[in-house]
Amino acid sequence: MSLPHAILTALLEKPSSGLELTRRFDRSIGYFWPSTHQQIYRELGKLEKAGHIRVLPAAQPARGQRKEYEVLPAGREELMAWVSLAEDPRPVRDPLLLRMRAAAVVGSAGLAGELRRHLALHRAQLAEYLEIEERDFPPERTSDEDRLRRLVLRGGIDLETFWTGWLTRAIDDLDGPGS
Amino acid sequence: MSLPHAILTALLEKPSSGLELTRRFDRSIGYFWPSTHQQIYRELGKLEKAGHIRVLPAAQPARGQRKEYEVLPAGREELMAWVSLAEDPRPVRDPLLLRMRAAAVVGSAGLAGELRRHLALHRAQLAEYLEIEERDFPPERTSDEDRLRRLVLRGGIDLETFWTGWLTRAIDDLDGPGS
DNA sequence: GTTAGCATGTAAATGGTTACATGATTGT
DNA sequence: ACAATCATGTAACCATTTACATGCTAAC
Repeated sequence: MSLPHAILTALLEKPSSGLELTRRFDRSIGYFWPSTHQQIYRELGKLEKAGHIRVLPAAQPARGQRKEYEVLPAGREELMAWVSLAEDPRPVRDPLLLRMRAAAVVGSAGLAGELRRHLALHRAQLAEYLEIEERDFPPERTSDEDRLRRLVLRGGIDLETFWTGWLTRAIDDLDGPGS
Repeated sequence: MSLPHAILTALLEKPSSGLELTRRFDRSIGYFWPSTHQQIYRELGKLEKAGHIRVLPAAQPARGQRKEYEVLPAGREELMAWVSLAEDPRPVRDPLLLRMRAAAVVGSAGLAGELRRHLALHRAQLAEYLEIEERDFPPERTSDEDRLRRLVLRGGIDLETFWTGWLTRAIDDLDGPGS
């Protein structure tokens, strides 16, 4: 049940239309809660029916036409309640680890190449995050909001650092003793 | 499409019934690909129809009665093909990071407590993994299979290490300047 | 023979993904 | 007028989760 709250957060930051939200997701909240326009439109409909958001009066509601939404007080309260909720971490579900485990049984042909490919992808993601950090969070701007947003970004950075480190060691370990 | 392959892997390690698989998932493959008995029964049915596994002749197929499965050659080939496949990493989808981002907008009341709770959970998971490492992977047993399985476990350890580290710093950062 | 637990299964709801459909706007 | 693009939406599918149903087996 996280997508509606992701949308409320994005709308509080700035009232938007469905497609605008989709695009902003692609380069901020979507880094840790990806979503597509289909899902977003569906959720916007539900949120509106629930009285958590509304269409800005300025925009006319016709088919191919822009509809801008804003958050209502009820929506903000819903979001505040959700933030302080107790919710356990999602269990890990990772196909690469699974494939490695399968390779232990049927042989690891082709696996090293795949690990290298993943390493490159994670390095690229790490570089992207570091660039964002440098651009959006220069030292010494520490409002409460910025501190939280920077922590989230730090989470992404540390996570990609974990992957690159682990993959590097895994590749060494597979190549080394085998060749 | 990973669950069938997870099941093939588990069945290759040891032919089992549905419920046995469920239990073994709970303490090995399930650490990085959790599943419930409902899903497992359904997949066993599909895998059997696809000719990837079969019921061991010894077991009679009656309703409340144990049915033991084993992998057929076609199943093993399917698994080998899957191991060397190119498949991008799953995008991250983490509600805690999302809630932190939401807290930047509606205020972080109650968040610090939740972070501490998560820290405790991740520490417990880390301790569990380290125990498994010590028990199942003593130094100097390095068959190819063990090397791969140990790498997978290392992945879990490193991941939990990342979480505990990040959460610790996040809690400091929130508590420190605020009080 | 009744209860407790083991084992297999069905059904419905939720959330996410992929493919497609359609209206409005802008540039040529 | 036509094409390209922006914007909103529908439909079908698939995987996961939750709740429930049913048959077998062993202990009392």
